[in-house]
Amino acid sequence: MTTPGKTVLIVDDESAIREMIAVALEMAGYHCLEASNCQDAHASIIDSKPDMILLDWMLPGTSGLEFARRLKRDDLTKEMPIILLTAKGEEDNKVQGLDSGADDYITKPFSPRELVARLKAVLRRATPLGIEEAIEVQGLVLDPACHRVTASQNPVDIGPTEYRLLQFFMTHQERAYSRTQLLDQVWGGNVYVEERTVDVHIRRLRKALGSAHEHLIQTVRGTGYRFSTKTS
Amino acid sequence: MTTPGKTVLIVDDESAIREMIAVALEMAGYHCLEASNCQDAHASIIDSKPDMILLDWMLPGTSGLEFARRLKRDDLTKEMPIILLTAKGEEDNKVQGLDSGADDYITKPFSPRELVARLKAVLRRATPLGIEEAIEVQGLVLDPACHRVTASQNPVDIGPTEYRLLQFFMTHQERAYSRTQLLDQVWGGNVYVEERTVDVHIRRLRKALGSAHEHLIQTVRGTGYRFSTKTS
DNA sequence: GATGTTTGTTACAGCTATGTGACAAGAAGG
DNA sequence: CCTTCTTGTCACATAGCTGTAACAAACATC
Repeated sequence: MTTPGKTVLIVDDESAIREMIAVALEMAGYHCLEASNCQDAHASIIDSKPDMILLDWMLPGTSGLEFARRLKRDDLTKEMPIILLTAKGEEDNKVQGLDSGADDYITKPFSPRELVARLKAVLRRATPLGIEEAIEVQGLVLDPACHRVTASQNPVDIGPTEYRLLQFFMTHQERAYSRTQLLDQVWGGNVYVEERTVDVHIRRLRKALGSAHEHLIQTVRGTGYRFSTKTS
Repeated sequence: MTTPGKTVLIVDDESAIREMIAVALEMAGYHCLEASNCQDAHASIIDSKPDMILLDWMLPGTSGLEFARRLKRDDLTKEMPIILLTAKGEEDNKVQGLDSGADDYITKPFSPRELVARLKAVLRRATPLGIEEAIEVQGLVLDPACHRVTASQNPVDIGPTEYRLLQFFMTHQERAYSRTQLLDQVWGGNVYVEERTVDVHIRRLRKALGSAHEHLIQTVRGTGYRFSTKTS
């Protein structure tokens, strides 16, 4: 596994929870910082510039929600991905949480697998590859900055999932991926979706790319799919 | 789907639950064993060496949690993946459950889809992938990562069986193998196929490799075939 | 060279993996 | 509330792979 040692700041008042999360993340190859309140958390953020923040909803003093809002308002910390931890899966929380600018939220209790999966997904979204660098392959251009795809100058109209799928393929060319791997990488690992769903999205993507470019996405029979300029 | 018939041991005191899970898993292509208590479970583990264990949290006698801990302490069963089933999603349970070394846990009630998905995820993680290094012989390259074969730069188009056959040969060069041995190694031992089928696939592989490389696969009359750079 | 045995080659029927269109449920946005 | 877009799933169509048989060619033995 190529897990770059990303740093994650865990903010929770219960040390037992912090510990549990830290252990899970460290097993997955992340480096962890801990804070029990917003003051410490803020100091830690300024000081160590973590790659992302895990923030408990309920905190003594300033609530996690309020803290998240504040971080998203500050230019210095605006870009920092935040995952909110909520105690119960109440709809209100969800709405407010996303409103506050958090990138994702997880309902306690959660499994370490789920945590790591969503954390990966958020980190991936936050750092596509080069931050604003367009990728071009044989007249097919994917521009993350504009969130737009063009095939031989013509705009390609695709949904979010197809976009992420194409982005993954263009940043991972030449190699074959199984449906399961694609579900992990593009959908985010913690979703339970039929494998054949991948086929459908591949189909939609190919169709959108048109006959001039659809051959870039190749079927590897019995295995999965591959993005490649080399024709077989 | 080519689900390799993995064996799953289901440990739960309620036979109705066991049954339900077994049905779900068997529909997904898994083979199931059942046990209603830890004693039976342990016997079954020693006896049948299942690929993974689904363990109920609450069990009469030894609790599932305690049992999981014991299994993770024993070298013999240490590597066996365990998924804990918990009746209620209480935080305490989760913390303890993960402490016990379980690889994941699922909170009842759960959907069969979720069960199968998480089971797959755990099994995938437990099964390390094979070698991912490209092999090259006289301009013939087999790249497992890309799942692709090239002969003098040109992509070679072959089916899954020919691919596996070539992979076997390139990792076992210079030695002659009988048709039976090849069936065991490439087809997978427990299939009944005519020996002459090997000949047909050899033929297909040679044809796909083209005249420049087909001589690498040599016929050993009265014995079988051999992959060798030395001309006989 | 005749004969029996082993291997090469081809065609084909059945099957499995993948392609494809349609649909219902949900999310987004008026 | 309605409209529009997206998404996951299904059912069916299709294409490609697989195993087998049948025959041809090569080889061995005498």
